[in-house]
This record gives sequence, C-alpha cells and structure tokens, in this order.
Amino acid sequence: MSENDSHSPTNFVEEIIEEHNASGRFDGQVLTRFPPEPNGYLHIGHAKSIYLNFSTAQKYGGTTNLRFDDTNPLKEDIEYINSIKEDVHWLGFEWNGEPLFASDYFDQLYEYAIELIRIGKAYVDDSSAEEIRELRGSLTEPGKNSPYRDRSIEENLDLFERMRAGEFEEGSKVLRAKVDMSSPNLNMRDPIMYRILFATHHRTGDKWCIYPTYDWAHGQSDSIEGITHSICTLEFEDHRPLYDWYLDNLEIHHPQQIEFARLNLSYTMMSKRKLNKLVSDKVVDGWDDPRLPTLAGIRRRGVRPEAVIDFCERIGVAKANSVIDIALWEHTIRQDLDPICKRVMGVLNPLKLVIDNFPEDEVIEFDVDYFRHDAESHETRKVPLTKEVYIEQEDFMEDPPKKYFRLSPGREVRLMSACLVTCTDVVKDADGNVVEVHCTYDPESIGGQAPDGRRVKGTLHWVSAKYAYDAEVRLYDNLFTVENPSVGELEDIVNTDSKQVIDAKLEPAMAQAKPGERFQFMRKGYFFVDPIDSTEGDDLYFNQIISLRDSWAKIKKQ
RNA sequence: UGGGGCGUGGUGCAACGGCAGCACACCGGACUUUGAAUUCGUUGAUCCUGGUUCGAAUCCAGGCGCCCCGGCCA
Repeated sequence: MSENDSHSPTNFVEEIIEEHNASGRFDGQVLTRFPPEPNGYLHIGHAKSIYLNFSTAQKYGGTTNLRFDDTNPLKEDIEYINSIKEDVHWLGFEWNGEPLFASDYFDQLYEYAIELIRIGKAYVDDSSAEEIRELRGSLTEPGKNSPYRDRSIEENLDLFERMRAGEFEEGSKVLRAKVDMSSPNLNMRDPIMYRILFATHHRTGDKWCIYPTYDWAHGQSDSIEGITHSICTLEFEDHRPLYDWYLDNLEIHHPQQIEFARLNLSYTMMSKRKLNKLVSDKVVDGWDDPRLPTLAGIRRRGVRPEAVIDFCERIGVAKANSVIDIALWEHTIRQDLDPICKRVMGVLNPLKLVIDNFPEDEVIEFDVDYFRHDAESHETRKVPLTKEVYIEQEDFMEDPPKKYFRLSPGREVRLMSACLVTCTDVVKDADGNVVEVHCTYDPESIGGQAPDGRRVKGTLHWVSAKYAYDAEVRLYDNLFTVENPSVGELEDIVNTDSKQVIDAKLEPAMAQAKPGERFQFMRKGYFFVDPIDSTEGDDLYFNQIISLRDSWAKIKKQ
C-alpha cells in the first residue's frame, strides 16, 4: 500500500491507471478481467488481450478474473470453457480464484433491472424487432419513442416479472433502458436489456427464459466483481457511454472501461466465424490443427508459450488500427527456439549420393555436438557415415546459377561434420531427372577439414542411407497465405497448399526423440515431435514449427 | 454540420514543448563446419495548411484520409 513510486508507464493503459492511482480513484487497486464468450477457441488475437489484462494487473500488484461472458445460450457451449481455461493456463497465467460466469449474476442482474424500472429508467416494449429497428432511426436521423415507452412503473414491473415467468413468446417483448431516442450514439437509443429466449443455458439450464444482453450484463458484472479497469477492444468505445449510464443510474461500483486496438496479423485469418466454419466443415483437423492461429493450433504446432508472450510484448498496445507483419511473429518464434533446440540433420526430399571411393561396408561414426560450439551444453550423439547417403534434392544442381554454393558437377562441398566430397557424375532417369549423384571423398578430410586448409563454400546436411530413421514430417504453410480470404478461398488454400506430409530421412539418433521435444533440422527449420500422434520409441511425427529463413530467397531475387 | 476513434520510415511501437528512438523487414560488410544464428553498418518517417512559441510529432484552428456504430450477437 505504501510504494507508489512511479513505475513509468509503458503504454496508454498504464498511463490511465497511474492517473487513477494519483487521484486515488480506486485506492491504488488494479483488478482486471478477461471476459471471453465461450463460443469458440481462443486465438492469437486473444493472447494479446490476455497478456494485456494479466500483465497490467500484475505490474500494479493486482489480479485478473477469468469471466465467461455467457449471456447468449444459443451460441455457447461447455466444450469451449475447458479449452479457454487450458489456453490461459498454457500462456502461464493464473486467474484470481475460480473462473467466474456472467450467468452467476443473472439473479443480481434481474434485481438491478427491477431497480431501473422502479426509478423509471427501464420499460417493457411490446414492439417487434422490425418495429424497434425502424423507430431507432438511422446514423443521421434521430429515433422515435416507442409507443410503450411511457408505461407506468407498476405495469412495467408486472410485465417484466411475467416475462421472466415465461408468459410471453420469444420476440414478443423486451426490456429496454429508457435513455434517449434522439442520441447521436445509437447505443443510447433505448438499448435492449433483456430478450425472451426459451433456450437451455449450459449452466443455468431452464431456470431462465429471459437473458441479458452484453451491454446490460457486462458493466454490471464488472461492478459486482469489483473490477477497476475493464479493458476491451476499440469497437466498444461507442458503448462506454452506456456502460457508464447503467452504473451511474444504479449508483454502484463504477469501473473504468479502456479500449485498445485488437491484433491483426498479416496473412492470418482471425475471424471466429470463419475459423468455426473451417472446423465444423472439417476442412481442417479440428481446433488444434497446426495451420490455425488458435492457441490450441499454435501449441500443437510446437510454438512455446514463451514465444507468444514475447510476441505480445513486442507488438505493444495502442489505439491505432494496425496490422502486425507476420515476419515479427516468425522471428519471435525462432528467437525463442534457437537457444534451446538440439540441432540435428534431417533430409526432407532425399537424393541419393554415392561416395565411390568409400569402402562398401565401412561405417565411420562421428560424435557430433547437439548444440553450437559456443553453447553451454556439449551433449553429443553418434552420426554414422556410410558409402551411400541422402542429401537434399535442392542441394544439388546440374547447372547452378551464380551464387549457388552447394553441390554441382565437379564442385567440392562439405558433408556437415563428416568430410569433403567432390561431385564426379550423375545418374538420370528416362526423363532426364537426376536420381543419383556420385562423388569421391577426401579421406584426409574426415572430421570436415582438409589438412591443406582449402575452404569449401557449401556445407550440406546428410543422412546415412543404411541407417536413416524414417519419420513422417508435416510441413505447414505459414498460417494463411492470402490477405482477408473468403471462406471459399480459405478452403482451397487449406486443401491444396497448406500441408505437406513427407517421408523424411532423419539421422538415426532421432529414433530416440521423445514426443513433445523440439529440434532444429539444420538448414531446414524447427520441428516439434507431435505429442498426440507420436508414440515413444515407435512412430514419430514431426510438425514443422517454423522454417529457417528460406535459403533460396536471395537467389530468387537475382 | 450524425456520433465515436485514429493518423510518426515498408510494418508495429516510443518520444507528452527541447537533437525523432527501438524492434521487425530491407540492403551492405564481417564471421561461420547451418546461405541459419551472431555481429557491424546503410537507407528510410511526424497526413496537409495555417497559427502560438526562442523552439511543435507534441498546443490551437481549419482541412484531408482511414476505422467503428443503425443485432432481441459479443
């Protein structure tokens, strides 16, 4: 309670909080909330909100409530509640106490509504949805009062109670706040507080047949919980006057709503509606499909929560609409993985390379560091070299362009950690495709260095053909490749380009990989041993988390 | 003359009346048994027009542009 030494705010949200702390508005308390509607899985955009709410509260010694905004029984489901809890925990956050539910406040909300009726600030309207829409006016024209607006308090009380009792049909009546039909802010033109819905709620069952709208439920829920700062996205700015109006008229604890710009990521589709459709149409393999920007998908792909948090820190927070470059997301993931991943060799598109002067049955075993030489760990594994090895198809070119440093006829390159080889010949199939490359190796160069000190410009990863470990490797496109795709385009993208399943050749040590481990396949990218599909010591499935920089990018540009 | 919000390099975020900075991207050099990483460096911005001021991204006025709002969704 004593230390109020300036934390130096790092964004506008913290500035607002510090103003409150300075004025004593909330006694220096900071209690935020993360209020998802349980109608879908959380995605990377929600991570920004989660991070903002939790980290801001933490910074000021406060806590954060997890509250499910479950006011619409038609769209919500218990399945989503569990996934949301799991995802928030995965990011490393602990909410304050038990998860809370707007539906827990239905009784209190009902009492508040009666209170508003009693002070003449709410009324039951018998108008149809169409009539209400028409009387609401337009963006430029004021609305008109409903013919039911001036009912007596007694009649409103009676009607509202009977609404709750189930005496009226769906759509026949609503409870509205009596604000101002001529307000330039549409949200203030007698907003609807309750609608009749004979729907079974996933938590309250059939207890209610009237359900509060977002505007009516949200602020009061914040208030009931003693929230101090209600941080939400920009589109609710127009709702803040209403948020304040309810609280002022009820004369109850009044949190401050603060709005920030939601996250947009280039090439990434974050529409809940479209994600829902991809999943329900089974275009993707569930909510945790690694191609999806859902937190479940990101996790399944192999991204660590540390990277997600780092990303949220890097993007900052402001009120300007913005689009974050997907490159920052990828950079952050590589940055996180680089120091912790073992480096191994894996050939994704094998091309056989025969070392003609290598003895037929000889095996040379190398102890190779899992990490770079400057790393702390010097753990090693055995890598066998045999007469026949696989190299990457793209690491050989018969007619190399300029600045291509890898293998081509007559050229000498290094087989990483092993030796230098020089290409002497190629074998082609009937169509003229290279199917085998022949080389000679320099026995003096075992270990990778030539005693005469000559340098080679290319270093290739490779795997012994005889001892290769076969595993399924799945390459995923970097989320989505088209800006703002339509549902149709999305399905095309997902079906055609976004996932490649490859039978890859990995070095033998990879047979001991454990589900959940992450590796860097040198010159290829970072891979995650899919913990759900893989069985320890048996079949292993590798998800590509993220590629290394495309080594072809520079060449393509020339 | 509907209301609300926002305009800083290609992208995102800082600077809150005092030398426009950081990150990503880009480009170039060094290093390298990963064309990765690392490292050094270059290019590049205050929406416009006025005003106040010794001094304006910042304050004021007027424009312009973009986003959100007419669910009984959240």
